[in-house]
Amino acid sequence: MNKTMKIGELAKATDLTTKTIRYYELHRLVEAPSRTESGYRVYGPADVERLEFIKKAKRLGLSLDEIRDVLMLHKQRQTPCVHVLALLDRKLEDIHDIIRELEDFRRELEHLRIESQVRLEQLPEDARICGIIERSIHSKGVAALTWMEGQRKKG
Amino acid sequence: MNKTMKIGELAKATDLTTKTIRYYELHRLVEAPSRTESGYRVYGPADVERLEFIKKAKRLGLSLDEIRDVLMLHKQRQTPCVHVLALLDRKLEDIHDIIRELEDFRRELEHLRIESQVRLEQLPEDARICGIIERSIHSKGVAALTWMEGQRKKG
DNA sequence: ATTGACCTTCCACTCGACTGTAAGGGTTAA
DNA sequence: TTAACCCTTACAGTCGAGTGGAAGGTCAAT
Repeated sequence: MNKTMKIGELAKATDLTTKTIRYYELHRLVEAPSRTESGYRVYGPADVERLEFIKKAKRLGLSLDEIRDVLMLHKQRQTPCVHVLALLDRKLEDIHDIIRELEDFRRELEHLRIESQVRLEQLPEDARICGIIERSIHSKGVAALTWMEGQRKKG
Repeated sequence: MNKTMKIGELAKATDLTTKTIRYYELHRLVEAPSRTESGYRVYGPADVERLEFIKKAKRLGLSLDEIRDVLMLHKQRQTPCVHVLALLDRKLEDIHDIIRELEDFRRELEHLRIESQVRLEQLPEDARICGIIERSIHSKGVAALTWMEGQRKKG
């Protein structure tokens, strides 16, 4: 009872649209699935996994091109080569840098958070309005920001 | 002797193009600078800082819209409000998540790196060729990838 | 047998973030 | 004064990552 499904069901399972899934197929991020007699695409649970992987990679800021490379690399895992190793080393470095930058930023933000809270509490009730729009609050994606320099200097 | 400069010089200093800088002005990421008699834009060192900030924020995956919000928030720092605090809290959470995901990923990659090295060394010299293209190695941007699940299972 | 939900391909459109090009004016060094 | 090289605006084009919609085929239920 290895569950198979059509594109709509896969879309629901992964919270993507059928359009997006076909787009990924066209751009070789997912392999062309087998078809029913009548030409409908047929997927299995592995496809859910693969799409979830793609979503995660996107969330971390990868382009579809990069994701395709990574997926290929994954496939080539049995026969590694110097290129693979170079690629891995580079990615490792990049990730290290990014993590450091993000941590710095988090510290800055936290500091700002506390400062702001204090200043807010000193304000009269009716002055607690500002120009920041709701949209910002609900923005999504890789919502990691730098702030950093210029914060301390001016404060 | 507070150094002023025209757009070309600013472009060189920040490793952007004049086009990009004008584009940022149009989209209100940088303020419209003062002009010379003949209409040339005149910038100061603060503009270099601001553009470097934008570059950094982009590197961490922010859209120009998000960067504009953050820049505004920065400006509003003197008069914080509940919206600012909500925004900050959200960003703080996001960053925390991203850092955790990146660290997981880094661990996975490192493991894969070691595995691959070992396997490579067991291969005869003339078999050390594979299909990974040079381009991948030189890919840039937020080059942080997920890999994660499915790695251990199949290994 | 027809309705409605689902599937197919194909082509065009959007949106963000630039990038190119045209047509012209300003500044400087030979 | 003329070339070389900067600057200006305005408008069009590109690229990635989808999204919309038309025109039609399939399938299960009524």
